[in-house]
Amino acid sequence: MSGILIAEDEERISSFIEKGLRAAGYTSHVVANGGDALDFASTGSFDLVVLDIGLPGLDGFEVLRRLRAAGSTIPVIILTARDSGTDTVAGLEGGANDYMSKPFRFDELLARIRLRVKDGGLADRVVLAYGDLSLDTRTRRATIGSRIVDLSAREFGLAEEFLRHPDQVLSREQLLSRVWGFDFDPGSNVVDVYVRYLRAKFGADRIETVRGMGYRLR
Amino acid sequence: MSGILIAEDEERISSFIEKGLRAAGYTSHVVANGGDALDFASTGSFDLVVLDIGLPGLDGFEVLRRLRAAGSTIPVIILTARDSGTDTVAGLEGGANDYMSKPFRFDELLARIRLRVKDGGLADRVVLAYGDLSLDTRTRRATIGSRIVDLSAREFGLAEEFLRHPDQVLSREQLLSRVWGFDFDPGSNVVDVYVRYLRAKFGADRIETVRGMGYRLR
DNA sequence: AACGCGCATGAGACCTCTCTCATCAGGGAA
DNA sequence: TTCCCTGATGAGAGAGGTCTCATGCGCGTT
Repeated sequence: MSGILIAEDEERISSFIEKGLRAAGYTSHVVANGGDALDFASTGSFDLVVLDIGLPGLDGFEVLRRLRAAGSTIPVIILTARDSGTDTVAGLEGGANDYMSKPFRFDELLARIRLRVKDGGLADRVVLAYGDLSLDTRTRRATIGSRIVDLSAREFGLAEEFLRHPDQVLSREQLLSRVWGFDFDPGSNVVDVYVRYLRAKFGADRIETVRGMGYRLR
Repeated sequence: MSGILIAEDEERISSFIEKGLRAAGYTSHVVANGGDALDFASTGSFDLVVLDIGLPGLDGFEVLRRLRAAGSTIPVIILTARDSGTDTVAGLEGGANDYMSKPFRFDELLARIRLRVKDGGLADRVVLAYGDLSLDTRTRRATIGSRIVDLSAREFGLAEEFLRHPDQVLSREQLLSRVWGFDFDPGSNVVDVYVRYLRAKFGADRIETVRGMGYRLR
């Protein structure tokens, strides 16, 4: 029973989150003001709160403060406006577990929710593995069979992306945006170069070229 | 009710863990062979299993495999012998959430247990804060009031250590071993140098020198 | 007041990482 | 087979990070 409380007054955003959560298999409930947020969060029947800072009535900070003052330990993810560094900090000092800056990608929010909600401990592994290839996210190292290979940050990011989508063709654009970030020069051949680096470390046949499409882990 | 199952046949180690967990406020139960481990873990009355690989009877791998095959999603932290890279990998592919290589420091194990046991969402915050100084572990950045400061990996590590022990004098040796690792040249003055870097970024008065002792965050 | 030790500081060597660029090789279509 | 386009590769520039070393400064003790 994973119930998530969404406290957000902009209907556009709350319904966006609600639909996404439903699709991901979570049940959720939306409230649009601070008072309701506090009341519902206090019932103990939710596993996590997604809390907007700019709520009418009690604002998000105040809701959070009172919630914690009442002894609640429910995980709270704060939604904050971009560029308000101060807000973010204050919110997290105030007892929030995580935050998202608006505008945000839904799957990022989902990933953070999954981390916090106790729906089984399987969601978050420290090691990603596929076949005899594995990545240790703690040490930033890869293991191939029993051979240990050190990876640079970029190499690791790229390898991680492959391991999260094994057997799947990933285009240069996808890799570029996911590993390097959205606003990276699309005319660059960095992806090619880093695929080469990974091949040198993993063995050339691990990453397959799909001509005209991209690369695939096998 | 945070119950932790310790599956470890070396009595020396299991009692060491048990005592530590008790001191940290957890209740635990010890089993010394694979069959018992599987039985107890399957009851559903534990929140996490600390599972040694080298158990008599069913070994740890087999326990884990059967546990997962039966649909259990209980978080499992594997204890593995040092230098057995292969074991580690195999274990994590087998469905473990995290691992520790023996010999290990107890507080590291404790930290990982706290991460997995959601005994309230308060234990793991994405942001560490002290006064108007905060560290975002996701972005590797610090915030001072509303000023945002980028930190290098080492700088961040050092800052994190200070924030986890605010107002406390930390010796060079402590910092060296915790941030740089145990086997680092003790004759080095790296700590001094990095304290300087942090002072340059945070403001000189944030980190206080305690002559003859070490440094302290204030 | 003087001295010695511990700390602060500046400079720089070295290394790794990241990315670009130019050139080479090879696959596939005509 | 030939040609073109895509991908592979080598080399290297530039930046940033990490650490060492030598020297300067000042606290606290005598």
